[in-house]
Amino acid sequence: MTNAGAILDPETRLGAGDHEALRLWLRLFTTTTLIEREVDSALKREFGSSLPRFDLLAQLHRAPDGLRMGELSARILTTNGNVTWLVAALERDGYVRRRSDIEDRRATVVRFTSTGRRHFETMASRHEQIITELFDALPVGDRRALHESLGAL
Amino acid sequence: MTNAGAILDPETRLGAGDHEALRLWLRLFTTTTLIEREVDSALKREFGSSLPRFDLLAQLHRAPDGLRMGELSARILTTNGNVTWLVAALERDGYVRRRSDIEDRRATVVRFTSTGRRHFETMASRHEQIITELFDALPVGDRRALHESLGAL
DNA sequence: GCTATTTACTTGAACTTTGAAGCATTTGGT
DNA sequence: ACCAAATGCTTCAAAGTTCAAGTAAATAGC
Repeated sequence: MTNAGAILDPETRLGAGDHEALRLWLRLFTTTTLIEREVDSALKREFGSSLPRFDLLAQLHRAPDGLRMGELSARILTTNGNVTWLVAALERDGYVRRRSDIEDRRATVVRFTSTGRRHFETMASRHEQIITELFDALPVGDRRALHESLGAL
Repeated sequence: MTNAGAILDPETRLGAGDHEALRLWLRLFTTTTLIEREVDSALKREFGSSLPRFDLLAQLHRAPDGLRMGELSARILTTNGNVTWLVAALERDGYVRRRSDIEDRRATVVRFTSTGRRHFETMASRHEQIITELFDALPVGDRRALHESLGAL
């Protein structure tokens, strides 16, 4: 287990001599990692799933006609090999189905099964609840500003 | 990535502000992942190292007297087992040294070797250069605001 | 129509991370 | 002083990820 549960001043990771951009990056990284961990462990605990799996399903959810493997790997920012692996696992669990593309037989299209869609929707609403709670700490104005700034990056 | 379809789930009872949090999280996650990937691959390419290794060394660099394994794992946000593994690899490479704590013989203190320190300092300046370049895209005011907002989270 | 190249995915090995279990040492309660 | 509980680290198996190489199908150039 992580030691993050111990009380640790978040700034402990920082040194006095670090420059502004570096400090910003470190904070960005730390914050994201902590949230990621929180979400991932909740998904594991409550659904026996994980953030990467959720991420993949979320992409499928937005694409009613299914997605090709390559499209999936581009969207979830991971390698082809990893997508093959993830999809194989999700298929084994009965949440998605693979079928080769009719127009291009090299390609494989992935779709939800109805079980998968239902499963995802349950997770999604829980997921949204977690995220909303976490971000509630932040004033609305800040959220908007944060969104803009990150967009610029 | 672009929410071109502006998908609204009719089942949810969450307000408009809630979807906003989700989009913000998605952007936070994506941005961080992209930067992380960039930095990690540069460290691999140029130094045969990795971001986790760099992170660990950075913590040591700020602690002239060395750090205990547990302290390290808390600071780099990873598990004890992983720190054991990372330190073992770094020790094999001659960058750090392990020695059991005199005051508490359960504990292990990790320090730089002089080679390790030199190696880290080389990487660090390159690392800073990369980060600075990436964040240069952002106006100074935004950087400050971003820093504040992330702190609030 | 053939061949070379490119594209889409899969495979397998190597590597990294996690989580749980285990060992040794220290601490706290009595 | 004693023993139970807590602490610090390590180990191991399993999960997850990447990278490079391989296969199959489509495309481009002749």
